Amino acid sequence: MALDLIFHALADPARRTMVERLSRGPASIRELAAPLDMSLSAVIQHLHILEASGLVHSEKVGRVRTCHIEPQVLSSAEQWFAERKASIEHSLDLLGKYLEEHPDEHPDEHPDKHPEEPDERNR
Amino acid sequence: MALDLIFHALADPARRTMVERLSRGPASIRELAAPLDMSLSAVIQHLHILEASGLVHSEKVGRVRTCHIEPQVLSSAEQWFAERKASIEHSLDLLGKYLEEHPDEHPDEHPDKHPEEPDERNR
DNA sequence: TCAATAGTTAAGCATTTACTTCACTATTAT
DNA sequence: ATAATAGTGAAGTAAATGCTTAACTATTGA
Repeated sequence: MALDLIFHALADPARRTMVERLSRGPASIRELAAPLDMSLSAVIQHLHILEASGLVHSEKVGRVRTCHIEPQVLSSAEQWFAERKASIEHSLDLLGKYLEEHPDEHPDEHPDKHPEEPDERNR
Repeated sequence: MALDLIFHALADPARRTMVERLSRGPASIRELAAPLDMSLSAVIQHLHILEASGLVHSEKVGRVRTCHIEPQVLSSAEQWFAERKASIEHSLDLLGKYLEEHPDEHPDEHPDKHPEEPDERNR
């Protein structure tokens, strides 16, 4: 699926740096490589992954390859989040309505919202 | 970085299926596993990755662990796209202004927008 | 009490990643 | 013509992934 490739492409910090750079305008491979602490070869491999996802497109003129982002593909990934959020809100709506219609069936609701929250984040 | 873990978590179709399910409401591990063609063990491993990213949280009551999404984390990932799009629009604005101020310096502009576009997508 | 249910961990394994270096091509500048 | 520049591809490697099966614990129902 397309989202597999897109999210995988964006999961790498070097590739996100490249996309962030390209969001500010087209760039050559060397320009993309400049802030990255790795070989040019590695950058080209990252570029291949970005191109395979459709997020980036490039064309070579003379000896320089100019890369640019594909905003539509970026939007298509963004849309997945919008759909999730819509889903979440829908289910919360349903829950709200249910609670309205059954006012007496949950007397022990929220006995204590945050009972000192025993630091679960440092697992 | 947090985005590394979040995008990596979302790059897998099984994990996205799990998140999609959780967007419709909390679920046990078995419920998450139901549509997936893999062992329960594998699903738990995917859950670990989702939890490590912060996208999903879970708690065990009796012998069932109930999982739910963390909408804020979903939003934090979504925001990265919003920032990219803002960046892109900003640079297009600058380009537009530049072209307005220098009307004669690009006479060969768009000689042919799509010269039959020799199928570059089936590389 | 005993069995079914729900979950969990460890170990193993094939595949994929994320690099590296090296050798090499094409283009442009001197 | 030569050298510098820009980019490429192949091969190798260490680590991370995405599973599997098997052994096990804890909870609940009959």
